[in-house]
Amino acid sequence: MMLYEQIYDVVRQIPPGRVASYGQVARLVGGCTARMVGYALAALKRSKESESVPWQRVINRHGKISPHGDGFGSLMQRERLEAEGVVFGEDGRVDWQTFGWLEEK
DNA sequence: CGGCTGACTCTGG
DNA sequence: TCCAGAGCCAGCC
Repeated sequence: MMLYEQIYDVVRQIPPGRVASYGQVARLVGGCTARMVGYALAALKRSKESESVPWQRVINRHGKISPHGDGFGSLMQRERLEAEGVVFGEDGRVDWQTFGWLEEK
């Protein structure tokens, strides 16, 4: 099984209304880095998997959405998360204590 | 087979 | 607190 498939599988386990960081996903997959996760998600847009993987629930370590696409994709990501109940602070950050999938430590 | 492309995280100044 | 640089690797032409 390709590494990307394993990453997608972990992302699919994130429940609605919750978010996880690239590093946490990488940790769960094991043997891969946060950057690998970012690369895998970037590859999603040119894959059919994009329809079945909740990529919007993966954000960076600072609780913010990393700029990607034309800077337009990140906006869509925020819209999707807010639709699930995730709330962004004034600085555009998410509260890990409230919306983090696994407790951030 | 060689080169190009990315949605991160950490560390030091 | 903010910014720049380094480390790093699978997929797809």
